[in-house]
Amino acid sequence: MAVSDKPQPRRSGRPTTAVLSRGLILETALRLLDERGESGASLREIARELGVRPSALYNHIAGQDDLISGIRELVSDRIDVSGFGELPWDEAMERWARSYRNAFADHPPTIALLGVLPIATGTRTSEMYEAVFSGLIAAGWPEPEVLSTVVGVECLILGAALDHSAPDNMLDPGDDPHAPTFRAVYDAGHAAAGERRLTDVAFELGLSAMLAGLRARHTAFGVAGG
Amino acid sequence: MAVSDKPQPRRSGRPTTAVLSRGLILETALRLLDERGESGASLREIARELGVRPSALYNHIAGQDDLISGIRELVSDRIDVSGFGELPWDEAMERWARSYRNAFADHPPTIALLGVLPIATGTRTSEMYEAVFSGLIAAGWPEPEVLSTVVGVECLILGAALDHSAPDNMLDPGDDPHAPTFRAVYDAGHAAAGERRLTDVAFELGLSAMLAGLRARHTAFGVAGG
DNA sequence: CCCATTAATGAACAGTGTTCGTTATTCTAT
DNA sequence: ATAGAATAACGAACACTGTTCATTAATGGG
Repeated sequence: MAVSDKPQPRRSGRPTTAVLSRGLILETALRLLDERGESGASLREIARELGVRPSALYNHIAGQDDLISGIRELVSDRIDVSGFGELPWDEAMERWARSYRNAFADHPPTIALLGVLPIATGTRTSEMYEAVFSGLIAAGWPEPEVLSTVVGVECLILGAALDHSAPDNMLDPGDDPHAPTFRAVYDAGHAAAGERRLTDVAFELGLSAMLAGLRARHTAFGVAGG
Repeated sequence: MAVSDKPQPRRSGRPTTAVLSRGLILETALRLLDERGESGASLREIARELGVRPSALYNHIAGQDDLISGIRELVSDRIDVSGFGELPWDEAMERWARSYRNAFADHPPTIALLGVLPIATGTRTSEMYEAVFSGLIAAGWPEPEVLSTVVGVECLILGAALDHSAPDNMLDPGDDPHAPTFRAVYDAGHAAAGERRLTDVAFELGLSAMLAGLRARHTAFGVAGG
């Protein structure tokens, strides 16, 4: 459906109308990632989906690393920083954290790659940090502490995104006779979650706890927040 | 050094004295992971290090998934739950969280696999949860809330472990003219960290904020903690 | 109109996890 | 004690991966 599967193969040489573009490759990769999971987005799979040989991709992307960082930018686009500047810092941060987590929770394979690849300058990711940092500075947070505060919250966010991709029953203790409390706590926790997924409940609880802690820290500076 | 590199190759057929064992394979894999990074622990690399053909490994492990979950158990062994039962719940949790994060921060490639593989019953991991849950219940935490609370803290821990494996300068905004606040906050944050790595400072800040929030929540239950 | 540039093919390479048949040794019954 | 099953190694092969390179053909600028 993405591309018409022409039975006759394309012959060598530059085609009359371009088949590929960087954007098309990235979007296809992200879609395959979502549809088929981590292993479904190999260069050969992307090429096949686009009706093209793998080597053709190299005319538009530098390699796998470039592909991945491109995908990350695509995902980062959906992070909402609109709260900073129009809401109190803690509410803005809450909105940012939720959208951040949701964006990556929808694309689990990209999460682990956030940590290792340096961010390129002039990208959406760079814009996001600029907005978040500016908002906190404006709200009276001391400059030396802003970076580690944001990174700390980001740890929770990424861990939660990772957790979101785990199966719901991952922690199920089974009928291990050596783990009675484990069993009871597991059942009570899931019962309390009701309709909601436990990973969502846990993220909300962790986020509200961390924000409560940060609020206490913020007021301790004796500044009127914005 | 781990194995004597005999120049003469072993001939076919079962060797007189066993060369391999599951434990030896797992420990070698973890060591290579630490020494050479993620890519250094392929089955072929492990086999070469042990002076053996890759296919020989399959007599002791079921495949790569089995290898990985074995490594995870090895790493989980280093998590310290000794605080629960002998310290106040929040101090025990702090000790647990630190050792948890450090154990996996030392072995980055295993972090992403925590989320997806279900834990086997009767393992060290199962024992860990039993200890943590029992400690919190004994301290007066309401049973329905323990599970999501622990999972929430775990999100922070795993995110921080992931972050620990990133290069220090990952967030460096470069000389992007559109990100002046980003630049200033980045510099001030690193200056404030001094000798310590920023990822360590951020984790400690996030952990203390979350624990502060949890303490407030705990006392709100009106129970005397243990 | 020529020519450098671009964008495709297709073959090849080194690497991966994994399976299978073969061989030799050890363990377990009879 | 000896026959046979189970075990644990090798070595060849398979399907897959990312990547490079020579080749071919169409585009676009001077």
